[in-house]
Amino acid sequence: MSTSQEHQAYDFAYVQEKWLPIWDKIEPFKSGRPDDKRPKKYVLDMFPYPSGDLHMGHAEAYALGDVIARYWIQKGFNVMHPIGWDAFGLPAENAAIKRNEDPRIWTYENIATQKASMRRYACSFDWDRVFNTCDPEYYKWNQWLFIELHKRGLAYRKDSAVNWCPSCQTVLANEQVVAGLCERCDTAVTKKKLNQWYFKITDYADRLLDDMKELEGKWPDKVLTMQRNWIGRSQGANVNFIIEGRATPVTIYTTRPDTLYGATFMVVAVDSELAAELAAGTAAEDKFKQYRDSVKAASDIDRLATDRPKSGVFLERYAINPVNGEKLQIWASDYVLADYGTGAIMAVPAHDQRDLDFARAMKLPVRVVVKTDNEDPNETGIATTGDGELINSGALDGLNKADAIAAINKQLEADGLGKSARNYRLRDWLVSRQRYWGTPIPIVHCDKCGEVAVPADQLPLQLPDAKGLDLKPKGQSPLAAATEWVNTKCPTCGGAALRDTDTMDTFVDSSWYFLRYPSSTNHDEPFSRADIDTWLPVDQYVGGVTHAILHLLYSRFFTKVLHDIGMLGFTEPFTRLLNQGMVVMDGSAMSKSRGNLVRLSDELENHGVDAIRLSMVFSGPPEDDVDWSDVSPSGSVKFLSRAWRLSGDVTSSAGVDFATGDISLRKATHKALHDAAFAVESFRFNVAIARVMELVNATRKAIDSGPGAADPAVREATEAIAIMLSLVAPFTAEEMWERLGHKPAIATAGWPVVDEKLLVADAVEAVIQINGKITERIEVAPTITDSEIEAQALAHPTIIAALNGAAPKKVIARAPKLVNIVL
RNA sequence: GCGGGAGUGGUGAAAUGGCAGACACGCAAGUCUUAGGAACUUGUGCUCCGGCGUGCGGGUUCAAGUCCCGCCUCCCGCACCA
Repeated sequence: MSTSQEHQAYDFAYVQEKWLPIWDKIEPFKSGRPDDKRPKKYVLDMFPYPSGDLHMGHAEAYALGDVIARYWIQKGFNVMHPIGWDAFGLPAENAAIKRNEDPRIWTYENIATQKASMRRYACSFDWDRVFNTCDPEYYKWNQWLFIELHKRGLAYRKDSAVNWCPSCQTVLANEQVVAGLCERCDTAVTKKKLNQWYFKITDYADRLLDDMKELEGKWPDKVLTMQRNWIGRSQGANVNFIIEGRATPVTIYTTRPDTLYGATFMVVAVDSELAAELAAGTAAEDKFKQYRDSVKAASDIDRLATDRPKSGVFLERYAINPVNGEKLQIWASDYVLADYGTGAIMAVPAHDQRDLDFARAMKLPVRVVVKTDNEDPNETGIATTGDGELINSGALDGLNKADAIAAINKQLEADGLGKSARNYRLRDWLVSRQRYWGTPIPIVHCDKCGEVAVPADQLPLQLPDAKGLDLKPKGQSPLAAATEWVNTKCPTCGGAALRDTDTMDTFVDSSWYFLRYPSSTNHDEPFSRADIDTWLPVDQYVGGVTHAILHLLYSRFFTKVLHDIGMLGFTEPFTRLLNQGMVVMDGSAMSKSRGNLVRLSDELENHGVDAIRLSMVFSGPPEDDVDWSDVSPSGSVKFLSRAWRLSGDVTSSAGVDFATGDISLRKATHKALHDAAFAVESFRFNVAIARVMELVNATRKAIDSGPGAADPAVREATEAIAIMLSLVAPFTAEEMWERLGHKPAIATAGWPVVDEKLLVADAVEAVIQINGKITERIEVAPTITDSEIEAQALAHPTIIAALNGAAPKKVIARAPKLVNIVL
């Protein structure tokens, strides 16, 4: 029978307001008292950028991170689940320019807004460990780390043609150029020759690549593959070519030294110094300069179009092929990159498509030196890049590709003409930025002493006051105008010197922030070794796949550097990684301009925090995108109130002995606890929730048409439901817990211990197949053996009739599930 | 072009090589109601009622959504890296 209490709608708004202040007092998510004996788990969500309030994407990411953190707490772990803000960067600076105020104001306001929203969203963060990367107390350690890298030659300056965003008026790292466009503002990126700071990430290329073995199966394959491709290790050989009229030979890089006899010309990168030098004083000089200028004028976008016709200029110079003495024309072209390999190549048009395209455009010879199954490239215009027997190649004739490479490398090395070499697609990390809102680079430039690091006791080197500074992008750092700040004394000689006016890429801030949380209040060092040894590495990292290369690669690099310095005892920062999908609307990313923006605050207002969290988690696998138009938050509300109503129906008292309860509901409860735990641990949160829903349905039935509300098994089931729900619907769970006669916080109540004996079903249904087709179903004991189930199947009247006297060729028994009779 | 991932009901999705579609959404019918955007019950892959069904075509297996080979489509990443 139903009472009015049962039918009362579940009031999520009331429940939310009721519990927040109580949780503030209890603080269930404080981690890491030193005497804590529980095993540790470090669960980390990627920290947000404070650009306005939280949005639907945050709601998904933090719901997922919360399920994991709350699960491990229930499982008895000492969980650290911290949060902070990635607070330096361009949006704050642009907002500051627009509003004509200090970027600090916008930044800290947004942080306060987001923090309040996170509290309301019931994120299980440890609020004692919060920091913002724009706090001087944090960026002090950016500077300290920069100096440590500088000491070791891992931070250095060089002149180079860098990526330049004409709109942001700043340089960009390679990783921040997406298809030739600035990742931030989508402006076509140009090249500019500048003297800039770099971190020597290329020194770590091999380790970044090889250590990924450790991460296999723990990080998404996609991310590992992306990083491998990004690093782009290639194995080949450097070969020296004598240049007529030049004292020193030119070294080229090739991955196909076996095709050396097929080289018919040489190409140097048009924007390389070598090209300019070779062209100087020749009849081709004017034509070369003209060509070079036209290439410079073209944007990266034009350059990136691979199907565009090849262009180039013959430099009127010749190289000598070291293996056969042939005289080869030297051309300059933009299809050879100045900053990869040696900026010069031997062209083997028969076996490289780009060289072939160039050869055909410039009417240069094509010579086949590898016999493949494919047709002559001279006729087809398609280079034959596969393996085959070497021809027209002197001593290499008759060898296959691998043997020929080995043989020629050996010979080149013996003759001093070359040697095997490796190259990487990865370039050093350009870290200087010509913008205000970032960490000042802690270097003083002294005419006498050169680059001098700011002494540690003078850190943090604080940003000058933004007041009076023009932050508008103008190609030079706004800090340069802060003359009082710029003019300083050399820490070494005491003479007049100038501060470096660039700031650091904000990816520096995020490359080590996860090391700071355990020591967030440490004023003496970026982090203490004791804290690190207690908490690190991160057990579970949760965040978007957008950071697959940039942030994750840089963090891995920093971790290895800090390991080498002796500050860390491990070399990979994130043991496991979960990439959540995006929240989209009607199939496309939400945006104001598209008009499909769903406001998180509206959704929370309409359906409540728990229902939104539940909808996010239940919609599908966490890696998949959530299309909000496919999601039913009202369905979630319905389910939550169904679960909540159970807690009002239970009539047995807290502490009752479950052992005397209805056995079949007890079995359902223990199976749900077992299966949900397994599902959570394998990131199948949607399946975990399905198991809870099944238990809610079973419990409802037990109350209405089973053993009744007073049965202890009903209480056991309802308590289990509340605890499982606490991972995703903390308010509802806490309310249920109270109605069941318990004290807050349910978050730390503990996952009920699963009784293995209750996981065994009384009877299971087995199928009997004939030739793989289901013919009959029988009830069997779960403990039945293969031979017993086979005997039962063969003795079954339906089967005897179906066989009609025929003798089975073979019988496969898989107790207790199936018997397949093969005729 | 290279690399990676994915194709299952009207929809979101389940399924250690062993009953395809769990759990939901939606929809339909019903119960109770002054009422229903509440609650509960039942039904819901297709079907010519024989069967047929996991993008298409092969293969391995007693058994394939799952493993192998070849295609098609879509999504993502990289893209003149020699």
